[in-house]
Amino acid sequence: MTVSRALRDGASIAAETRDKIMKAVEQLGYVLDQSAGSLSSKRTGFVAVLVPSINNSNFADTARGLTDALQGSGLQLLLGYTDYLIEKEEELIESMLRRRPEAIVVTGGKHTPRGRKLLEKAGIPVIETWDLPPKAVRHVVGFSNAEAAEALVRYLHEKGYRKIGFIGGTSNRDTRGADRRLGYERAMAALGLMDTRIISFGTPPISMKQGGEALAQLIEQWPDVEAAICVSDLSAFGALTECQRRKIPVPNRIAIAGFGDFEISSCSHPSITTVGVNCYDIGRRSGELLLRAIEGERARRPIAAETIMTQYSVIARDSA
Amino acid sequence: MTVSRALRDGASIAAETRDKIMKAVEQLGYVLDQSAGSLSSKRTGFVAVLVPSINNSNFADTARGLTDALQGSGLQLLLGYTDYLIEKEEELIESMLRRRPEAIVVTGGKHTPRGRKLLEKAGIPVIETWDLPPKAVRHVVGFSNAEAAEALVRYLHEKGYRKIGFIGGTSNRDTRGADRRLGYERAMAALGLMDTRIISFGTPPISMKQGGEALAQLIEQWPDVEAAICVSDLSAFGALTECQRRKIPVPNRIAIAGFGDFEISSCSHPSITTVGVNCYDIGRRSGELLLRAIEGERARRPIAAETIMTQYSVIARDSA
DNA sequence: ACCTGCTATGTTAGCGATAACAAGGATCCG
DNA sequence: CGGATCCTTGTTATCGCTAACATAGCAGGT
Repeated sequence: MTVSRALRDGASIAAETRDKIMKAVEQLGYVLDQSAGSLSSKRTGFVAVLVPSINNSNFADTARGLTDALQGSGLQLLLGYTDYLIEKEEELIESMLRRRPEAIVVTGGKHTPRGRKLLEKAGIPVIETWDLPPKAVRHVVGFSNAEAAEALVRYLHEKGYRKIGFIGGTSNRDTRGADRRLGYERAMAALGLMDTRIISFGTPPISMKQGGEALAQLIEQWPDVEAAICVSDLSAFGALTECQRRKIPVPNRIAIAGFGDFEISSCSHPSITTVGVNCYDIGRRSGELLLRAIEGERARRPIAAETIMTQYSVIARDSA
Repeated sequence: MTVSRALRDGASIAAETRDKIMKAVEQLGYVLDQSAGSLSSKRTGFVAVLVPSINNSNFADTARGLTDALQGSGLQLLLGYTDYLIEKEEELIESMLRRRPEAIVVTGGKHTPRGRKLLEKAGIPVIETWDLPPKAVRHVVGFSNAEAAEALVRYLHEKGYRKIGFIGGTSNRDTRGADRRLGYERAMAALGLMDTRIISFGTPPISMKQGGEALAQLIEQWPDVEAAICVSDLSAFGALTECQRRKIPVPNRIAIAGFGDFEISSCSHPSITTVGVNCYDIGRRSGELLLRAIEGERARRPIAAETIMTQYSVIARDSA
């Protein structure tokens, strides 16, 4: 028991005793067993985080924001990636819950019925991010992808573009991508532009290369297209370079816009007009919310459900 | 006990009993507590993985390879990121070991003395990746970054370039980056090219933007430079676009080469010559090795230390 | 009928920590 | 100097599960 106290801070223990213990600990290479501690104290120090892909800088930024927010709290991320599949998400939710996380952060608001039930019954704070679900499980930190895409369409419209196309993946697996397409369609309709030009190509998330191929399809199918909105900056970059290879001037002959404000968009030549979403901020604020929520659980005074809207903005650059 | 058996497979239990239990489990929303199970069975199902950055597609690929290799084994990644600092690595090693992982995978072969000691005394399989440490803790899955950079210099030399510069970060924090610079220097010396041109700019890992700024410095300091090797593809892309902004023809006036074969290098226009390293493969093979090693531990027949060299190759593209 | 061998379930103990309480000793103050 | 108070250390029970062993019941062969 004294050892247990010595290895934690905040416990009253004689300096001399602590030194002796520390020396022994160092000598033996003893390392505390946290799974035993968790069992006893009912605090695992885990926060489960599910993202679609570990390999996407947007979600990596969110994870970083979360990590930073949790710095010093003794909480550790338990990351899982769903591969954009809600079935895989369901599996992951269950396997995460077995580890008794103190909170769980998921990406998006669409889940399998069982996945949703697991979240609701988990008895821990739940945060849905990157979306504004119509019916949230509890807390939300995100923005409307549809509205953001609408803003981008309006921006292009103001710049004089009318024949605006949209490039995205083939399925609704990526719900945020699907929302963006929806926003595109809504905005086009609202502006009286009824002739939408949509290319669906590749399994989401679509790559740079696929963005290029999709652009080729777009100009083949609608040679008169004036601007292309791409579901993400990666595909936008692919589309841009495809234009360069074909010697199609951007933005003069065709304008290109992306989504996400990846570093590549500000660095490419020409730079790419995009929608900046505060990925890091989503993580950061989720982390802060989550700390308050966990605190509330511990004090047996659960906090009320919160919806935090993060900012997005159209970032005008050279490509559109 | 019967419930415990029902929820695991492989145990002999009557189908009828199992069904009854499953029904109750579903109704109650019961989820097994794995931390208690781990304490009892001494198997946590964790594999600790430390990477420099969660935000680098190379390491993300390695993590994906690991995840894929561990699929179905009941093992789960516990990811930590060190921010390229061995001091942070030391902290992470300790906090990971508290979770009693069944194996630990670290990036690189350089650790703090205490970090190294913790790894050695951990009593679990240890794999160092992405490097070939002079004195490995135990298992290694990687390649020589210095040799790979040498190969790239030789490639440029064969193409006729002589005044070859190197762009990297300001410190040795990124040991792989430092090794690449070392390889550059060695190869230059071996080819009788004594006039090295090295620009150190920005805290590793350097970004696209910093790559561009470094290139500007390079041509300012050595206007006669014919080729630039960049410590990573990201900085190479930044260097490329900086050239495009300055209307410097690539590769005619200056050639550019990167390292890592990120998607951007094959997609940019012109495409970027780089060194392909099998990031995914490093993860995949680490995972396979680790499964064998864990198996060995369980059977009390530890496997011998292994060093798996992964392949790298210079990928000739348009920029050099 | 008896023993063997199998399957299905039950019992007991213990994993390694912490919560909660107990107790010994020093300190302080009137 | 005695009792209150604080600081430090010790004791006991428990967290929720699984390993290991025990037992009950049944089938099958001789």
